[in-house]
This record gives sequence, structure tokens and C-alpha cells, in this order.
Amino acid sequence: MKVAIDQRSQRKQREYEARREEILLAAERKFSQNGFFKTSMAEIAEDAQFAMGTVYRFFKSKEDIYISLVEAKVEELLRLLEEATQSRLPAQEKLRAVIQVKLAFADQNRAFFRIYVSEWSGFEWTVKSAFGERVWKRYLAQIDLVANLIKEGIKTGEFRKVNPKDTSLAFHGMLNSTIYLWILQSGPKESLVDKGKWLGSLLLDGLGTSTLKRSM
Amino acid sequence: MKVAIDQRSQRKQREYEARREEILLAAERKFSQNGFFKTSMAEIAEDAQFAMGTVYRFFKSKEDIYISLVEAKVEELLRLLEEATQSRLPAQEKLRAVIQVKLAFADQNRAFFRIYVSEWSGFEWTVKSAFGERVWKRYLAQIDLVANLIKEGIKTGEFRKVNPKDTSLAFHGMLNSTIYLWILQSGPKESLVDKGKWLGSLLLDGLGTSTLKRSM
DNA sequence: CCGATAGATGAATGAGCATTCCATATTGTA
DNA sequence: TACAATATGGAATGCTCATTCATCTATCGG
Repeated sequence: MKVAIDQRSQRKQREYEARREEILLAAERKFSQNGFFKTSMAEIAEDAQFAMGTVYRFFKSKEDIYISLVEAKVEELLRLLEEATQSRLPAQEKLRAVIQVKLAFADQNRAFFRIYVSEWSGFEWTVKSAFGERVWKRYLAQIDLVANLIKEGIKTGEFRKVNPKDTSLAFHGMLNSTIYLWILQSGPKESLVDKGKWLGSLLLDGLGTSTLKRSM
Repeated sequence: MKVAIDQRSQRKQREYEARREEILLAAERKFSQNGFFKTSMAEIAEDAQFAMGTVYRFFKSKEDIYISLVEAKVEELLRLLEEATQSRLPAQEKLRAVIQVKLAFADQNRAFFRIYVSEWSGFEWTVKSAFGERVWKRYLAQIDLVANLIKEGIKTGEFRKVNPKDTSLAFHGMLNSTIYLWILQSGPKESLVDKGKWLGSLLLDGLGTSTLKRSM
């Protein structure tokens, strides 16, 4: 008997999670269509096929939905990136791996990236909102991860001496703007992942033709 | 007599412009502090030291203020960039000039760039709003300008064969993310313009140390 | 099958805010 | 100075939501 109740409560647990997930998916669809401010709770509830009151059983506010949504995804991306750079390949290869992983992730999470790229700057949130901070932190974690890669590469002589953080920043800028335009113009014409190889080569070898390295 | 009236109306004209400008400046301050949605017309009016009704004599809506503001600046930037690339220096030098001009502009228009960088993606506006389109066009114009530069450089052999538009996009991403972080963290510690030289070198020579160009 | 508990519902509430509108003040004309 | 005409002021209007809550409904143990 005890067992039966346990199992039932497990089922309940699962169902709870599933519903929560439903709502997050609906929110993702809506937010990515219209942005945070132009999406109403009524719309989210309708898309998720729940009543508004019900939505509030899962999330305490609209902002809470948004935070949960973005945070989960950013964390996932960060985890993937960490995984991809755990190997002991040369730094150069790891850098290429980072590109691939991020592009692939964007490819598979197009709707989310609409939200992310447009909001990664987070200014609508201003300093006050806890949100900006939280997501911002993960973004900085990405920057740091790559910055460390670059440090590594400098040590092994693969990369020339640069400021790792600035370079990482520039690197992410390249990636994000590429992703962003691709999303905006996204016919399924060309694969995003395909651009990865060329981006890696631009970053490593530069645009110039001269084989003499400038002294800087 | 006719002349006197004419002069007076000229003065009126000037005063009108001056007031309009006042309002735009106030709006710039407010929008850059709190973003579009969290800035109220009351706040803008107060900051500009006008009553709300008066503000509406100059702009037909809140969105109109925003558009005017962003458009004017983006146009100015575009003009500066065009000017800087009119010369007949080698493409490489023009590219460096673009970097300098954009960084200097960001330096001098910090408040504006807060708005611009956070909104350049324009997603809060969605497709419907005419706004997104208008500003988006200018952004693409920037991309095109640099893409043409790159084409030029490829022709002269200064640059290797790349997709000009993709490269220009990556280039802008680099610039924007650098500008953005600088604005966020802006103590007046280091000059933004100083990063220009190094960004140019990263773009042209890449991160790698090997002097052999990869085959791609 | 019954009462009880937990879950779901969506209309009602209330706050925020863009926009309007008319009363007041300022400027221009004769 | 008096009479428009024009500019300014800011309270009042009306709308859009996020959030709440009184009311149903399904589920559960016995």
C-alpha cells in the first residue's frame, strides 16, 4: 500500500514536470515571436492550453517564466561547451569545437536563440532585475571558458600573445552576429554549422594575405 | 516689415528645433537608463522640463521619439563611415579607419550606444513595427559598406578570398561586442579607441602563430 | 459510493501608462 | 491696449495586462 501511494506520487511528480515543461515550451514560442513585453500571460496560457490561474501554480510571475526558460538553456549550452573542451586536443582544435557546438546548439534552438541574442545584452531589464545578473553571469562564464582556452594556446605557442579576454569577447561577437543574421534570414538554405569551418579559419588566420606577421 | 516677420519666424523655427532637441536628449538619457518599455512619457517630459502635452506637439508618440532618436544617430554614424572610406588608401587602411570611427563614435555616444547595442537586434519590435525595418536597413548598410571594402581588398590581393558579407558580419560582431562590454564595465580606465589597433590586427592576421596559411 | 483534499478555472481587480483635451498662458498683430 | 492665434500645462480618459481569488472539478483514501 505504501508502495502504491509512492508510485502514484511519482507519477504526479512526473506529470507536474511535464506540465511545467509544456508551459515553458509555449512561452518559448511566444517570447520568440513577440518578445517579452509584447507577450501576455493570456497568450502563454492559451498556447499551453491551461488557464491563467494554472500557469501561476507553476511559476510565480511572468518574469519567473522567462528566467527559468533562458537560464535552463544557457546552462545547457555552457555544459555542452565544457564537455567539448574537456578533451586534450590542441587548443586550436578545442576552439573549433566551441564554434561547432555553439552553432549546432543555435541550429537546434532557433526559437530560443531569438530570445537570447536579442536579450543577451539584457538592457530592458536594467540593473535592478535579478534576471540580467543571472544570465549575464553565464554569458561571462562562456567568455571565460574561451579566454582560458586562449591562454592555454598562448602557452603552447599555438596562438600569439593577445589579451585572452578581449579576444574571447571578439570571438563571441563574431559567432553571435553570424548566428543572429542566420536566424533572421533563415530560409533553410544554408546550414549554420557549415559556416563554422570558415569562421575558425578567419579567427586563426585572419583576413590578410601577407604571410609576414605584423609586429603589432 | 516682411523681413522682420521673416526673421521672427526664423527664430521660431530655431526655437522649435532647440526644444525638439531637448526632448530627444532627455529621451536618450531615460531610454539608455531604463530601456524603452520601462521609460514612461511622464519621465521623459519631466526630464526635458516640459509637460506631457507639450511633448506630444513635437512627437506623435513614444515610439516616434525612439525612432527619431535612433535613426538620427545611426545615420550620423553611417555618414561618418562613408566619409572615412572615401579616401584612396588601401582597403586594409580603410578597414582600420572603420574601426577607429566606430569606436570613437561609441566613445562619444555612450548613452546612445547602450540603446543601440541592446536593441540593434530589434526583437522587442517584432516584424510589424516599421521601426525594426528602418533601423535594420541602416545596419545592413553598414554591413554592406564594409563588405564592399572587403571585395575591394580581395581584388587588390590584400585580402584572401572570403565571402565578403559573412566576413563583414563577423567583423561587426567583433566590434559590437567589444563596444558593448566596454560600455557595461565602463570605468574610464581604458580608452575604447585604444582597442582599435589590436582589433584590426586580430582581424587581419588572426590569432594563430603559424605563418603558413591554411588551405581552408 | 462519499466526503475530503488538491488542482484547475477564468472573470474580476487594480495598477500603470500612453494619449487626449480643454483650460490657461504666452506671443504676435494692429 | 485689446484681440486673435498659438503654445503649454497637466488632469482625466481609456486601455492593456499581470495577478488574485472565489468557485468549480477531478482525484483519492476508505
